[in-house]
Amino acid sequence: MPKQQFWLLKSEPESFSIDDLKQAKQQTTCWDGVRNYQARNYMRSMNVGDLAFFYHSNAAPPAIVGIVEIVRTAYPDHTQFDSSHHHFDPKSKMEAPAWDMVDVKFVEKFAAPLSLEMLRDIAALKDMELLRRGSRLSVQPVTAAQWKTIIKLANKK
DNA sequence: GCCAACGTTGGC
DNA sequence: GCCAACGTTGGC
Repeated sequence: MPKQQFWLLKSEPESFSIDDLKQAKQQTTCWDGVRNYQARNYMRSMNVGDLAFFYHSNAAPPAIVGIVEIVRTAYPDHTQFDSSHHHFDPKSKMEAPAWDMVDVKFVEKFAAPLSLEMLRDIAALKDMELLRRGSRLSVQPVTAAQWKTIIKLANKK
């Protein structure tokens, strides 16, 4: 059994929210559309059983809204080969897919979202990637300590 | 809607 | 390999 790791996944709720995931078939979805190499590499290092925060970006307010579990490790993102798809990548070849996705399953929606503004006030989270100025990475690692801190905040509310 | 931060592209 | 131009992300 590989050691459990923690992550954070961003999604714009207008395109896919945690409620969409909760209502999805088997409460599971493929996390497609990642088109950034660093984010892709993080996905490739995910293991089944890893947990991730679900973050709503471009939302009011931007916030961590719940938890998902990785239920399938990285495999080719089919949307890269679909010319009608918004995330089509004409340079990616079938025999060497450039982009991967993982499958995630709904675990929990927090009773109250943990807003970005509120998280910025927590000293223990000051080094979090999410809070870095100009941070745009849509798939990020979260340390065990940061994970624990945020879970405590979620349960306190 | 603005704009800072960042990644990518392409000319040289 | 440099770097300006451009496109995108995402908070505000």
